[in-house]
Amino acid sequence: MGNEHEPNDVCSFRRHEYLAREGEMQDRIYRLEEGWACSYRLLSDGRRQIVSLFLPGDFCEPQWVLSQRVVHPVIALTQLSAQAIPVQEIDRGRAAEAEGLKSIFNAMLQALNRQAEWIVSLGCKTATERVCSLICDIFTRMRANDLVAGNGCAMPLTQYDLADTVGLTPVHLNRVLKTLRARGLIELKSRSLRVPDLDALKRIAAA
Amino acid sequence: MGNEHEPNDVCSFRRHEYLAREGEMQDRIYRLEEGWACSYRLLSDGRRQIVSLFLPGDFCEPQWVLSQRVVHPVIALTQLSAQAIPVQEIDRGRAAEAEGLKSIFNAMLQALNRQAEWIVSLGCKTATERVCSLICDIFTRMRANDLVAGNGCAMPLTQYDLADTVGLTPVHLNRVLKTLRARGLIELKSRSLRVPDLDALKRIAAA
DNA sequence: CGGAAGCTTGATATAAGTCAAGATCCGTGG
DNA sequence: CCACGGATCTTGACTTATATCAAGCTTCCG
Repeated sequence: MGNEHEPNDVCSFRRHEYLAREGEMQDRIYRLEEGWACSYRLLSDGRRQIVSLFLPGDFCEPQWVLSQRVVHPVIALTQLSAQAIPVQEIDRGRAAEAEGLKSIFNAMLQALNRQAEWIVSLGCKTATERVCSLICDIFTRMRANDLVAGNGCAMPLTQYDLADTVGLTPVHLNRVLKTLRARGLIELKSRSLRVPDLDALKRIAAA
Repeated sequence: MGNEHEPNDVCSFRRHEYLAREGEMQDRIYRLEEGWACSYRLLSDGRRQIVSLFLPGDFCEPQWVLSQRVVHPVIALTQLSAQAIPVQEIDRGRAAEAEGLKSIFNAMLQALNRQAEWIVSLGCKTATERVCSLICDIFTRMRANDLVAGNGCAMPLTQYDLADTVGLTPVHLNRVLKTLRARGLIELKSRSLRVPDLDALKRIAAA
């Protein structure tokens, strides 16, 4: 379990540990410091779809400020440390906190727009386009969070995780990665990603 | 164009008319009275994905209260009439309006959750499951908005619209509908939908 | 050092897409 | 009121992208 519940506590979670379970009431949101997390949905026959990814620096899940009910479970995809921020602390109208509320609404909007784009990918893009879209999204977000050095960044997701995000089987995802590597578009090994030419990748991701 | 811009005006739009264009600033949100609308994304080669549907009674788009920038274009799918609500009117802290703000945040949360579920459908469900999921979603929302009589409601979307929502080709969508009709699970003709057994449909939609 | 988790590859199956044509519905102008 | 034409729906034959099944390989942690 994550640590004790104290204001603005730093919690840590082991890989695959729950940050939040479906149906729970969550009276605090997390700000990830190190490590990645995701929310997902499991169908009764075991199919899994990852609904959103949380990278270091991201809020998880901003909408808990509006409703504390957890709709999709959240787990750590890696060893993880996160700051826990009680929602009442945010809700107050104090100036400093108003700033905080603004950034959380902003995170909500971004999540909404990212989800919409993701619907577009899943709804009408090919396997290769989807994979490129996802990599572009991750790379861009990592850069925005100041986590890109040179043209590389961490990428701790397994191919199973990636497959469950882009809606492909692990086998097919692997083949797509293989061709992208062969084309020199990405380097991806030992939990790290390098993108020599982001624009080229964006072009393949389909406008 | 929709009507003049006056507070809480009722606007009307013809089918395929824009309610909002990509990149615009939108200083008012709509509350649909009659008719349906959608937001969508067009890829450069013409592929279209519908990102969300707006039914009578729905707010379109609640997030404009937080950011007025239109990310996805919105068009009328039918002849449409809607109440326009200026966003400043909502933002004020007055008691009556605070109630309004709450219902708009609520609409935002629902949109977020619906989108997440839609990612699940597109990411890991079969064609039949997706179609059933969509029909259940529409029927349930129509019922919540008090627009179901008996077990039927309006359903003015063309099969092209439906196909662009569920991420299938119109041809394949048509075949799926055919088998659902044959199984007695839906009746769908001349812009109207009848669902004799919603639970059966939900079961097929996959938990 | 052993074993599980993760990755890679080949052979084959299948769901959904594409192409093409015809049928039906419906609004509009004569 | 009817006739025409475009939008919408339906169906058939065929193709293709992705899934499935299966096996071997590699990495890395305990």
